Amino acid sequence: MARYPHAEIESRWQERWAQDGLMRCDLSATARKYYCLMMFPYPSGELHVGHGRNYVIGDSLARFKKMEGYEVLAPMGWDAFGLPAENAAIQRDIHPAQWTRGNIARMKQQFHRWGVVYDWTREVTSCEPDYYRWTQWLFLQLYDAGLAYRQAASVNWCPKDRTVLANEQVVDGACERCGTPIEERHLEQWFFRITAFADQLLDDLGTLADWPERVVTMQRNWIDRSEGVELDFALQGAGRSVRCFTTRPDTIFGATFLVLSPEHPEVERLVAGSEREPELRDAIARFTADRLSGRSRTDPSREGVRLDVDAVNPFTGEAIPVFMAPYVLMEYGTGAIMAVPAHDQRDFEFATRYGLPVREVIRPADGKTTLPDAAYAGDGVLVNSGDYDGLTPRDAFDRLATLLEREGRGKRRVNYRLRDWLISRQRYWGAPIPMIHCPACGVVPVPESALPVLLPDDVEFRPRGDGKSPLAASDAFRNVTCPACGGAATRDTDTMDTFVDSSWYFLRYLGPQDATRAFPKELCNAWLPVDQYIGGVEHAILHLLYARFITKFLHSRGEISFDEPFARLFTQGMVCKNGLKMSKSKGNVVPPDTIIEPMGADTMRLYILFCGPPERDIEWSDESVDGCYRFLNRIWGIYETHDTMLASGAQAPEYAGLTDAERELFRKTHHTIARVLADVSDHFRFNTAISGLMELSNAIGTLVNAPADATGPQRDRVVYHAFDALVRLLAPMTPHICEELWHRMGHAESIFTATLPEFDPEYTRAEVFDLVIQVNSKIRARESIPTDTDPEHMKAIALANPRIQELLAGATPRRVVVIQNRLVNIVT
RNA sequence: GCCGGAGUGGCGGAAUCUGGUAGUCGCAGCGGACUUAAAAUCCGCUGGGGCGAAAGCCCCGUGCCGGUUCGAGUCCGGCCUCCGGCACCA
Repeated sequence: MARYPHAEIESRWQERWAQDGLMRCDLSATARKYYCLMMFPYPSGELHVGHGRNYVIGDSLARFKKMEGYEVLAPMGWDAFGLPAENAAIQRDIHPAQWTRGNIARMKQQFHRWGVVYDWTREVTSCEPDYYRWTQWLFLQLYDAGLAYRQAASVNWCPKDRTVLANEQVVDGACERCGTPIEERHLEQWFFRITAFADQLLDDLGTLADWPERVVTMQRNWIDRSEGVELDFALQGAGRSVRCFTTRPDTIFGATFLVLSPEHPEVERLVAGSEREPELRDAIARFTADRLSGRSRTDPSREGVRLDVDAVNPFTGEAIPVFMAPYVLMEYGTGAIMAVPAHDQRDFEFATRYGLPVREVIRPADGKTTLPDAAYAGDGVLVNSGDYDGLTPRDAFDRLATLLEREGRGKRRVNYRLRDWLISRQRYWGAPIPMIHCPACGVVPVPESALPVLLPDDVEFRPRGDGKSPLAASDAFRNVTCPACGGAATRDTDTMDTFVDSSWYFLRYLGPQDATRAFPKELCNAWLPVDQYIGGVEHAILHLLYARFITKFLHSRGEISFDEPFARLFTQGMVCKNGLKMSKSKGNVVPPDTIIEPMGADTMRLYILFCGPPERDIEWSDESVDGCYRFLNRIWGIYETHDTMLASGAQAPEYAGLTDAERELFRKTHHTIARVLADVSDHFRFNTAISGLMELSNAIGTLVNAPADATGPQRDRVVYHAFDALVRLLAPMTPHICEELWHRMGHAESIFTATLPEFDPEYTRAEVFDLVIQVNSKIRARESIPTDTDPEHMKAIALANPRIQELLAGATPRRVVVIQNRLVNIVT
């Protein structure tokens, strides 16, 4: 059999789809809208088949939904700012813009070659001024709402990339991107107050029913809300106090010492001028070094140093010692804790090391405490707690919190692990922060009418290493007049984190050329939330959390009517080779052309979809790709060898006149239609859908090769009916070959303007099934009987079976279980 | 440590939601047809063990242990292993 001419077919249809604007979306058709969004890529260069998975899944789904009758919006764009582009440009000694544009052109060409089709009239590119102008607008909106603020902060500094990193970009004390250990710097930085939306971001996770469980969980853990109380502990003889955050005010009678973070401001006051100053400074320096190196992250030693002051437990009135120890973090709560060694394992270990008193204040109801071997963190009732004895911790929490608030000695407080979002970057390739520093007026926003603040293209973009942005070198960029007073002023020279760019791009697709606003409100309200978002799980926290935050912010401003951006999320698994994630740096990539040249894009697509459930990681196998190519050739072969027969069979078969063999294929066709529609539409199970289509194709082969006496006058109609269903169901996955066959079967319009085939439930099941006959739950016989035989009759058939009669040997069954269309189980 | 996910043939994986024939489909392998030959293609076999000349029959088998049930890969309880996320968060 000849191989089908994939190269010619594929390039011809790719051209045609592009010309005809196959995926061009009519935004006014909102009655049956479907917004199918794939995460837009960094234009970082060549794509390999691992990248391809995201786009192949998305393209197949978009085509499928189109054939289901939806008006599909499937746009694509480029997350074009950012470090990778900039670093690559520096290496190659060309401008990042040039490098980026080259990559965009190349990647667009790749999409084209894969038959991945988008509505390119809606393309957005985040590094172009017509886009980042609105990213700057977004910044100004946040500033106006008091949610963008500037603060001197101890920040994570990557000495190699020479920039500040967000907490999220620091992994194990090192730069997420280059692995260099981070340093600490104190700089004035811009933050977005994402914590103002922490509760909403957390609570609304509950509404995201169609998000993967693990993503929801990861976000929940990341935000990590905890409710507690802040209260003051007076320092004896100092006239000052230290504020502590605790989630367990009910254990306050057991607070036998305080621990401050080494960076706590009170530590400096206590150390300065102390007799032990050299010793203490030495300890602080050591703790700081350990912290920055990551050594102290999970250090179990519980080392600490006594400070020369005592605090007063406000409830017992006792003087309690004060320590500093690195296990207390400055970034969380107040940087100081009341230690309750009896009921917190860390405090317990610390107390054990330094011989501090451990006082039980919660006793378990069953008396089975873990004390004195370990802290007891469970439930119980209060003891050793004065008037509060006998209360449950929950009740004591409420009473104490209320009392502290009434007397002004403390207040209820919710803390989050989530921190505000540091968005300043001291790099060139990003959207300039649209702010101006005026000696007279202070920080002044650039007026909206003056946007965009253009990124100058004539500056040295390599990092300077002094903590300042490359933009600081450009006087033309830097020097401006103050919009408020007209005096000489300077621009902010930092650029924004690229996650800001990608936090709102899905809105811009609705009006990508609109020069008057960031996004058209009415269209966004009609088309969003996104019906299906598809991307990698590596964005489970950062991008998805930021996009949710910005959506909630815009909703709070009345800019949009919805407050979650993505109704459904699908995270596809990684593509691995030799057990490792496919990536250029690991040298295990499969360049798409090595598949497409010899076997075509349809084969690559089919394999990507067939090789496993799309949410799971897969191991690439070159041999299995061949199998997919064979399948497509078989389908082509059916057409080639039977084209006249197919052409003559376009009339619908009449069931009554079919032979047994024909009825079997007819039913198989209806069964397959039902199965594929359910698999793809509800669950993205392309892998099982494809195996169903392979079965159908095998069944067609069986009928066309059946002996003449097994077929009747309607054979060609049955075959046509089956083949037509096969081609239409397969079209979203392998669009080129199906489009070609569709046209050869006599259709003038694109298959993607056709509908998916329909099934009749009457025919989705076989006429007969194998009745399984069990004796005591072991299969002892089978018999082929008609579907829907009534249970009594099934029982009779089973009991009459000779093999069964032999086994029963005249004994009377105790019980007979009959499951219609499945089995009979005879229990003796 | 906490949270999530997964363990099924030589391999990728079906069946798991809703308990009812474990292994769809594909890969690899073996045998056969075609061929001077090979490739390609087509047909057949392919979880393990046992009995039988054969037709066929029997036993075991979904990470481990237990439970529920006529019946468990599927449900429940307790473990083990692997992957991912978070991790001194008071």
